[in-house]
Amino acid sequence: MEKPRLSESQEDYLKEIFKLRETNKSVSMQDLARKLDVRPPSVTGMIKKLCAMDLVEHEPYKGVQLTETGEKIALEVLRHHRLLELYLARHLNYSWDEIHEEAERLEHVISEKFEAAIADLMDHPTHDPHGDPIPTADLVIPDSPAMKPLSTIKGSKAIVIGRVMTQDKDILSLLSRLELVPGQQIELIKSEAAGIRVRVGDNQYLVPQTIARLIWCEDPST
Amino acid sequence: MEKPRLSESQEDYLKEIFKLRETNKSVSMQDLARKLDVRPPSVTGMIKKLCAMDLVEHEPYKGVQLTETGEKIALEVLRHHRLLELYLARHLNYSWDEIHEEAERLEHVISEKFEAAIADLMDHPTHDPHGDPIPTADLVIPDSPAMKPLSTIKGSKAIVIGRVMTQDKDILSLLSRLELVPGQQIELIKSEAAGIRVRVGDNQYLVPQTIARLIWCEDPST
DNA sequence: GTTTAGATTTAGTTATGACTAATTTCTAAG
DNA sequence: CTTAGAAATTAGTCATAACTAAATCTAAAC
Repeated sequence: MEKPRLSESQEDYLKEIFKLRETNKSVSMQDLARKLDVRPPSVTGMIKKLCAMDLVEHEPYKGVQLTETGEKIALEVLRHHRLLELYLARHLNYSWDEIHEEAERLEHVISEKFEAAIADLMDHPTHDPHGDPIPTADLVIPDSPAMKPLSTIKGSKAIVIGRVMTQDKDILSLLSRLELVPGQQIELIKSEAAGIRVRVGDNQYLVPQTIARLIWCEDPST
Repeated sequence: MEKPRLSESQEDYLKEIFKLRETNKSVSMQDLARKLDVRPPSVTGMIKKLCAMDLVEHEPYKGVQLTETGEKIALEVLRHHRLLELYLARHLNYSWDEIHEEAERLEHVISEKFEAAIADLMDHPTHDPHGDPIPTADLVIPDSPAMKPLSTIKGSKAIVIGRVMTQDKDILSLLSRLELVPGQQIELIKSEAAGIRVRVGDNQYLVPQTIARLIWCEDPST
């Protein structure tokens, strides 16, 4: 089973299937169409091709899933993406909300040499600036601490933000100004109907429910 | 006249026309086909499109040349390429013969932000590792010292290599092992039929004519 | 069990940017 | 002048990856 050369589109399909699989039990054509911003018939067509290449399996009307080879490729793209995000932030002074877009384009064109060079330079990091795990060079996803959404945490006082589940520039820009970023320790003050009141350093904010769902914190119950 | 969005192919055509223009008085369809590694009819087709976009002008059977807008774009791509080459060499430990290929792919996808970031980081360099001038941020080609090919230099003793006119990996790898790189001071010992005998540090080599033509040195007669 | 709304697929189109084969046009040599 | 050979163009094809419109399937509601 040798490694076929894929188009950027094809890599994006594989990556997206992988990411959706982490959340959903099954990945529908529609899910993919939405995420990839194309129409359903385009998805049908591309999935057919990826099937023929043995990169995905497709039970019609039930869902799509990656083969072993397909997953390997998805993980490689994901590794590129997340290493790049961290690299852009650390070494080229990109702000939190700018890294995703740039990495999205670069991930498809950097060589293995480039990947290895930035990984070395950064001492083989395990997580990117959003707290997402970076697959290792041999394509294993490193463990992350147990986490749950800020919106579901009760009563605990001091907790640490582990991951922020969005790539929306406006939200990221806002959160970074409020210092609600991975690694940050925060204190949970009170759950209200509108959201959750937290303390960050000397400041207090009311984090709306919608946003609290995106902020995953290390689970204090473990 | 606003900036249209171009495909990577189109950018490559413009870049290649620009580079050929530096050498040739006129750029033929064939020249382009050779450099871009496509067939002549493909060139005809693409040039027609670029004409329609007002990026090139084409006198049939006489040659192609860039419009002002076309040249701007070519210079931007060239700036990306050369900044990237230097960046890869300086910051990611790429060797001289590896930088071109990687830059060739990256040049089309990096943003203005990326360009500015690496330019800043490197203190706005004027020349890349091959000695090629890097267009400035406002797209002007910086001056280089007067140079001529090593193959044409007579009698002078101590001279400095300014530019190496090839992207051939094997030649670059060889030259870098011999320390025949831009900035290097060398001493010209004797012209022989087969080539030119030079001293580099403690070593002496016979540089074959073919290769001596690629090594441009600062002109000692100026 | 039908029905029907939503998901999916099929059929057919478009744009890009290559290609080959065949033809036309230019130029320079005789 | 004429004409051979090189350069360029035209005409028509292919692959990729999107699209719309229309048909079809599935599963849940009744």
